[in-house]
Amino acid sequence: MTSEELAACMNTHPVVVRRTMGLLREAGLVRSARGHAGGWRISADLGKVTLRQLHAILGEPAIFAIGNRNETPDCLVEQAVNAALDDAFTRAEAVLLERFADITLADLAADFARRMAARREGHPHA
Amino acid sequence: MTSEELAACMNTHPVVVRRTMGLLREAGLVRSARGHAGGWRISADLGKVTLRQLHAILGEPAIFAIGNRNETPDCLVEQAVNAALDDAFTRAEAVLLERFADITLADLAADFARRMAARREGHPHA
DNA sequence: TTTCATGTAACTTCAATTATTACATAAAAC
DNA sequence: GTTTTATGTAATAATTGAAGTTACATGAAA
Repeated sequence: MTSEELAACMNTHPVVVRRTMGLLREAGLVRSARGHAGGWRISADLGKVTLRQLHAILGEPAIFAIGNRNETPDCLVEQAVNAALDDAFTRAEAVLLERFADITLADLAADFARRMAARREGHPHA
Repeated sequence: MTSEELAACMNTHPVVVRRTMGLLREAGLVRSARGHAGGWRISADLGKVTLRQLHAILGEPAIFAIGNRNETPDCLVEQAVNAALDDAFTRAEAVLLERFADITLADLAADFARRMAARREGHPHA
């Protein structure tokens, strides 16, 4: 598929697609070709790519919207709050990333297939 | 303490302090007084206020920085992705909020006291 | 050599949070 | 009672980070 087609699918801009897909290409998950008949093609075994890997490949974006205002404050109150929150966030992050490590693109593809089949047999507007 | 003093402590603006403290007042955790000798005063048992409660009082702000682009997409691929992520996020959120429910302001105060003592006896620049 | 597609830098928009201004209200000090 | 000090709150401005867009270079096939 071309960046343009992908962008249309995702309601975004082709350049945004290229930016993100570029990271996937560096990681070897997809290949790209220029010119006629160019575009993007999967080059990985979907069963071996986990959401955990994708998160890493995409730069480990921050998981939590809440964060410390200051990582190394002099203020002892702030230090105590940070310590408590860091502990809580670390545990929650571990749970999330373990879960991510357990989900492969093949799993998502299988779920998609299930939904597609369900839509075909009588739930056209699911 | 006045909003002005609190704002100085937190490197923010007095009005921001009032906005947030106002929510705590509605919840009965603090009282405020106007005029001379006015300001904010704690009116709750620190041992009975948990971070979980504070999170609720402050409007349950979003915990995760990553979220679904669209909660109810027609696209079946997006539906499959959302389902997988929702499951992972729900688990992680549960862990975080359980942890929050286990931490009281008294715990934070105790940790602060520990740090204060440590600073006094030979770690002045901790 | 024209067309189509990616590669990438630079810039613009957008949305959400935070900060600020402005002014009303209330309580104590004088 | 009038001045000072403080909160209450609406309205606006500034800031920030992500997303979107433009512009142009590069490369491959028709």
